[in-house]
Amino acid sequence: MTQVPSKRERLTEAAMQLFLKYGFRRVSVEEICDTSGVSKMTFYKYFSNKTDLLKQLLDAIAEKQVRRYQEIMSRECPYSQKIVEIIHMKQEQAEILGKELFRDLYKNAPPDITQYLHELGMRHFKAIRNDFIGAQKQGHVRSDVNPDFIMYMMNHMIDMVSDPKLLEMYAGSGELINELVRFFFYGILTAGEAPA
Amino acid sequence: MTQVPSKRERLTEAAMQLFLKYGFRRVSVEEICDTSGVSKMTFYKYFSNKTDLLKQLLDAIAEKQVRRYQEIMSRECPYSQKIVEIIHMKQEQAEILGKELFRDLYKNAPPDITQYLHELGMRHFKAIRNDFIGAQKQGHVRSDVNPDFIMYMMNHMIDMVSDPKLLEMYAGSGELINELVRFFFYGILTAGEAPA
DNA sequence: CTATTTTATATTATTTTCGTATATTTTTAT
DNA sequence: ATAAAAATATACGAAAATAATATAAAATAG
Repeated sequence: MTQVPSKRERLTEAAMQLFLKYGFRRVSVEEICDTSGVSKMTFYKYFSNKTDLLKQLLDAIAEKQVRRYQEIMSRECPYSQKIVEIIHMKQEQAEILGKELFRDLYKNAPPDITQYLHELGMRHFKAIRNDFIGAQKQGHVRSDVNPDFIMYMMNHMIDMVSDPKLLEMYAGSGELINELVRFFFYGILTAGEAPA
Repeated sequence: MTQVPSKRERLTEAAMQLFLKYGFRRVSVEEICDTSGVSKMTFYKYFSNKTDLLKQLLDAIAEKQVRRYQEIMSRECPYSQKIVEIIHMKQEQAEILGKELFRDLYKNAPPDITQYLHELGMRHFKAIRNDFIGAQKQGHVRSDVNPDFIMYMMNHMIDMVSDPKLLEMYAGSGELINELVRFFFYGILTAGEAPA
């Protein structure tokens, strides 16, 4: 029984560590193998290429995020408070995932990764959309906001994150994301003095 | 009169910044040009290649170090105290120059850079040798220590810094350097209870 | 305006990286 | 212990990235 980390884990760990430090394109497959002490052949047994490995990494991260999101949404507390929690979660994630890596992925990763990030984000945001509709029905959100307008805004937000002109207005993509999310939620929330 | 930084300065600044972040081999000439906003042709006007630029950077750093060394040695205080100052200086430099970059240069830089580091170190250490002989004459250091033995030890110390077997015993090359320097100076110093 | 410098772009040579094939060693199970 | 399976080391050709230079256009200074 192997109590030590598997080859696969060793590879993903080394990759994550290297990606966080240097970004995606600066790290070669051979380097990942060397630092994890696993042969290149074994690498290609588990991953079809470097991009595939990254996708799996992103999957794992996204899954964690979704789980945490659902945990927060299932709490017994006011909707507005949940929203604040979500925003804080996003903030943390932006910090941990590393201002740099995120930016690097949008700039330097192969095009299919960009699309993949897109899809991951979409899935996540669609879950949020459902919760949004629910909250709308319960009167926590303005009833005259069209859910599809929300979707549209969210798609645009994803695009905005990779817009250089917007990005250069902030210290990092994390700050930009926070700004957008904050605008999005607080801008539509029915506060005490909000419109009917 | 150009009050703005010259193209040359822009290049060296960008290079230093990138080298510190990613190491030598991970940074391309084109990248240095892009981040400094200078064309590649201009780069090759000032530097014959990436290695040459690194050499000039190292020169500048080494010069600063020598100046600081001389400043400390010219103070009016006990020799042993000076030595402690020097050690602290080395420590700082190891921190600033970045554990990483130094290691990276020994591992990943082209062979002539390794030799160049060697030579830079030699020049520095020869200056120390003179000061050492002076201190010996003044009775601050054991008089029965052969200065050439010192030189031999110093050369070996330079080699040791790049010895993987030694390196893996420490968290970084900075720690190893400190250990060696500390051993070197304190091991031969005439303390209160030292041998005749 | 002229001369010099800087840039943009293209191009070739070199180096690095990728992904696979093969033979050999190591591990695992029986 | 031995056979089967898995992992490794090595080598290799193809593809991609980078290096370094050449040339013409653009910008800048005197």
